[in-house]
Amino acid sequence: MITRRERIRQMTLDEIKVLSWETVSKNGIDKLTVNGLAKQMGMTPPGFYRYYKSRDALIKDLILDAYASFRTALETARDTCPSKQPGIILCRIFTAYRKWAIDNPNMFTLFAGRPVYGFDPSDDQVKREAEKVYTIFIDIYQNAWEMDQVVPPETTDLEKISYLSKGLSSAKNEFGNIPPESIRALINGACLVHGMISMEISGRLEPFIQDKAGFFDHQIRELIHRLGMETE
Amino acid sequence: MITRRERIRQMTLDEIKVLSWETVSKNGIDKLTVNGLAKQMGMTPPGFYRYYKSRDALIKDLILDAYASFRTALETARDTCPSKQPGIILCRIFTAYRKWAIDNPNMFTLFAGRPVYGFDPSDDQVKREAEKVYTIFIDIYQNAWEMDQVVPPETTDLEKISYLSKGLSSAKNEFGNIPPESIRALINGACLVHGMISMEISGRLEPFIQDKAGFFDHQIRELIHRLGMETE
DNA sequence: TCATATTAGTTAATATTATTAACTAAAGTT
DNA sequence: AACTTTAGTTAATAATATTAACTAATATGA
Repeated sequence: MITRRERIRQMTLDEIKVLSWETVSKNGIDKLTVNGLAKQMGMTPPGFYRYYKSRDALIKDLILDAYASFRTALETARDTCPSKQPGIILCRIFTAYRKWAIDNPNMFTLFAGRPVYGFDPSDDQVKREAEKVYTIFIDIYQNAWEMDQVVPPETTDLEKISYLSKGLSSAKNEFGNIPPESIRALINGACLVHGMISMEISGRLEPFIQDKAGFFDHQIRELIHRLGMETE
Repeated sequence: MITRRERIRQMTLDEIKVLSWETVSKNGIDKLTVNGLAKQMGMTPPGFYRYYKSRDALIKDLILDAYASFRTALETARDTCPSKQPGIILCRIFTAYRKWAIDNPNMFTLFAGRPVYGFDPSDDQVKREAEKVYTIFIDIYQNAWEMDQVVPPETTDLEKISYLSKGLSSAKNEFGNIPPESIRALINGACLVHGMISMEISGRLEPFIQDKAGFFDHQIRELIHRLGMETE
């Protein structure tokens, strides 16, 4: 049974989250202070510690929230896709990926960039969130592969891709039975997408690319073709 | 003429740089404090302000140094390359790129990741440093192109790459007369390389890639082939 | 309903940050 | 020898996170 106190407590916790998210979104993580937050809430700074052990604990929570929000955006793009073609679904997901990052650059860099001091990216909860995101992409490819909707990649000399973690390089690995060359291409694609978005957010595409959305769209289509899928 | 005072002052400035670099390399930018630095130098905190207007001014200087050190590493790789083949040179440069970043992850994220608070990436000095780095890659490709050492890229429908900044999309642009499709491929490659290194540094390749150097090497060779060059 | 326990907040205090102002003493200049 | 510049000092301010000790309201069990 949920008591009145618990309800109010939850509202306060929510308020902290909402205000923190606003501050970080608008002004970046460095502007998120316990003092400022408490003032916004009409309370004295030590009151905050009834709700979080420390500022770092709040930041960790925020990062997990951001991760979840990001993942939900990808899942929604996937689940609302009118087509069932894997290439088209992937294209939509990548577009949602970029949109979320561009709409929430400060939140994106929070979990995808240089780790915030006091935040441990090897934390189990964080790892689990990251895994859920990978899974989205891998599942699509894996399904497509098993339903023969992918043009198999050129099988490179297996010697060359011995850099994959053990378990991934075997014929029947934890990602089903897609070949190592596919895994390689998927990871390569993940790096490309991450790189494009990081470069855009940090302003390094500015001098060269006029229409970033158009650029991104072209690159992911090329990528998806390279992965052996159609985009229309 | 250089006076004794100027000499000593320069030594102090150097000491600040060396100690700061050490601290940032070892513990990250957040651990670089004026107080800590002054203590290491056996001086009281306000003494620092005889040498830098503020902590942020020091950080900006550090970032410019890091940029320059990074660029020098790339230039050295280029200039000491025994071969004159552009693909082989590029391969060496990319390898030096990764090596510098992996050896100096904290410095790398300082100028290549989420901007440090109080640091303005649109600053002219910073832009100039960034440009010098771009130039290294563009020059190699441009030279190779003009000496017919590149397999010309498939000329994609020009409509598709109208996202390039004006001036870059014209046939004879500021990068010589390399076609827009080449510029597209170069930027795409820059994003891929940046993405791979960011992912490695932030530990996100860990679950999948056992031998990161091997992975990187394979990917940049594929990239260079896609750019129309040979790697051996 | 009353006594007790829990909880959400307070005020007061500490230690650390960056930074400014005012001063001192040494070094360099005329 | 007198004056100026410079490198440092001490003292002070404002902001940070956080802890300890206290208070007052809320919830619970007898």
